[in-house]
Amino acid sequence: MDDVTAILDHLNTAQREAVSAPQGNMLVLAGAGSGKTRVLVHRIAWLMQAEGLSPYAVLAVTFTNKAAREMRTRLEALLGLSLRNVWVGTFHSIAHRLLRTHWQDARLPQHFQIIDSDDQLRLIKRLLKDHRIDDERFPPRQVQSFISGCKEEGLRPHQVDAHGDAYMGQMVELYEHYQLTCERGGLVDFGELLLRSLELLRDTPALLAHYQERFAHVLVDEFQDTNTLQYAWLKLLSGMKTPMTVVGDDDQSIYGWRGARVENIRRFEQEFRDTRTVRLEQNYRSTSAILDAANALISHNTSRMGKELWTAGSRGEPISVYAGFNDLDEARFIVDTIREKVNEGHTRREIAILYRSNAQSRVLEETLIRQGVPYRIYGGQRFYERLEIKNALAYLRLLLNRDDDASLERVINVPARGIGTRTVELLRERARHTGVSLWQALHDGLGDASLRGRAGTAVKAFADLIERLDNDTAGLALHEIIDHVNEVSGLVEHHRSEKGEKGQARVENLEELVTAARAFTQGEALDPPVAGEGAVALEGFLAEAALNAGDHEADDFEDCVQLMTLHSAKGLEFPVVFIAGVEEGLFPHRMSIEEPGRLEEERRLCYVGLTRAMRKLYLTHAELRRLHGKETFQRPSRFLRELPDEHLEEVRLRGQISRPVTASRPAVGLSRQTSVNGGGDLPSLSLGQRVHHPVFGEGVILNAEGEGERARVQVSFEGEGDKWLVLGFAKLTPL
DNA sequence: TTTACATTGATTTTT
DNA sequence: TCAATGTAAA
Repeated sequence: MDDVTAILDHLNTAQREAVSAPQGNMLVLAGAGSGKTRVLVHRIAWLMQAEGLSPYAVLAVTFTNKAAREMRTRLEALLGLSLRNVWVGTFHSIAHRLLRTHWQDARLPQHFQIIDSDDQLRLIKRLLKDHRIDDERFPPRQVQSFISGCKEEGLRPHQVDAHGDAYMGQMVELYEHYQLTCERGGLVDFGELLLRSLELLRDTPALLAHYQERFAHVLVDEFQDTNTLQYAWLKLLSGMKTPMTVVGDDDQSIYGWRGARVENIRRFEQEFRDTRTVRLEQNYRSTSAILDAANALISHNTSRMGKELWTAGSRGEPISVYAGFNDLDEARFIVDTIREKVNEGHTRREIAILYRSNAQSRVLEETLIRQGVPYRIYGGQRFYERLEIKNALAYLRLLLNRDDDASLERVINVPARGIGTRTVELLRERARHTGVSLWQALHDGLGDASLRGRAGTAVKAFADLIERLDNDTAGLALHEIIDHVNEVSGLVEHHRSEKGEKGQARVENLEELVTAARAFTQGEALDPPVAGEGAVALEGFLAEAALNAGDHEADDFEDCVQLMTLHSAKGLEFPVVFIAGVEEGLFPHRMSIEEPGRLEEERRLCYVGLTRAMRKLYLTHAELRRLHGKETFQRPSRFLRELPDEHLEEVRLRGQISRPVTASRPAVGLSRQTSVNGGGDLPSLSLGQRVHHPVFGEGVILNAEGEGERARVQVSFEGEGDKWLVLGFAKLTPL
């Protein structure tokens, strides 16, 4: 402890204040790129070294595994030691840990399983079928979000007031049934992890006292994303006595639609006495042009905590705004610009294309492919969410818990073994009548011979298979168990015989699962509540798979342009950023335009997008866009108008094209000429239209200029690239 | 049990 | 437009 002040080196004043503040409640309003994680990590180091807290006494909570991992890694690097005792984890992983440790007090079966939202949805669909409830009136997704919503508000079925409304009443009833099904199967969903652990602490005073005693300081990351339940959980755990450091940014709250409550920031200031508030406003990421634009945009929101980003760096290049004729033209501009950037020496991974909704990626991808630019989409399906992996996991779960109906149903006929819907229906019926699990019903059916014949044999074979797998794997190491299950269950063979490359990839994924298991036992796991052998390790592995479904990032050996939604870009930064589709109805999205609150969230999303850019930012929009198969006229987003003129620059097409540009204000010019009528007997063409040329073959019209005989169009031909053709000469046939 | 065809509906997504 | 469903037919 010779020199604790070293922890404060290279920090700015505000950061230093936050890091070294005396223990007490503190709210750190950390702007984008202001060194938030740095402060959090240094704060923990400070608490340990200057305040003398034991690593054991610190609890740090994040939202994502990635953030937790980063915090731990950086902390270890800073302190130069391994910190196995510090509790750094996501809300869910910490709740899970509590429940595993105190399963009896939590009134859970020892081997309870965690289900992800996919499992949850399946379970709900099943429930609706079983209860003959019209899934038109009660769409499974809606039921799911109702149930999750209740849990996030900390409400059990009996606490939900339907106000005598029949529809709500039905929802509540479904919630109740759902809960019962979970209890019977020993299943715990994400919301349940939190709610159950809150109840555990609340109802077991000795335990609560123990943890309140133990934790001397609680730190929370991304506080603006906490929901009601998480807030209550923190409040309970701290007992309003344990000092807390919470870090967040109200301007970056973009998950309100998922239950996050920005108000929690204000609430914290009010409810937790003597809260010191520190603002981190110096930005180390972007140019001042970008920051000015972001500040200007976000100032259109009301009831902010107040914060303005600044930088000691230079103004940098202006923000480029490009108005494309249509989505193809927009994509072409983006890809052309990327190619220029790469020629100038940028690597592709330094460049990101952000968009509001996933559907926008298609046109971009096609253009990237056509021009041979490698790209990667961030946020696709993750490892543990893949079908073949979920199937394998379902077998594994059955080994631990035969009463897991969801898993049983998932694999009872995968690979196909002659147990059709009819038989499963029968089993379900029986299970429901006698109030037992499917596994039990299956045995009862075999016992009293109501399951006979072909179906009976098949079911018997399945039951035997599960028992055999269980016996055969007793005493094996985790990865051996999984390998064995993959083979003997027939899953590997099942996928091997699948046609196409798909099957091959799936077999490889199953192999990858074995590798992941091996890594897990060797201690690479982020948060193993229990390490051990065989069944114990399996339990840990399954929990890990549910809580940490794998990374979005793929192998980055190839240098790729990054494509992602604005939501998934949060927390990341790139030297060059394109935001595509900056149009009314798309961004802000039409579903969010009416309500002021939701519109403000869209604006915050835009703010998040702008602040991802380090050096150069492009905003693009199209005047005509294919949406749901229809060509739609689009107007530039209001957000463009909210940016300061002095930092904007309209991009003009490489001098080739002169076309009317409306008014002095760039980027908000409305409809331009979007179709070319050749006049006379020339064909009538429009942008984006497919045409045929006798020499070049088929292509798409990207661009146009001029009139009459001299009119020219730019056509993108497959394999031939883009060409300008004079309508009077070229024999173009519309397709 | 698989395959073909119609119907539908369509933000954002960690855990 | 297109992907994900559900139904009908083989």
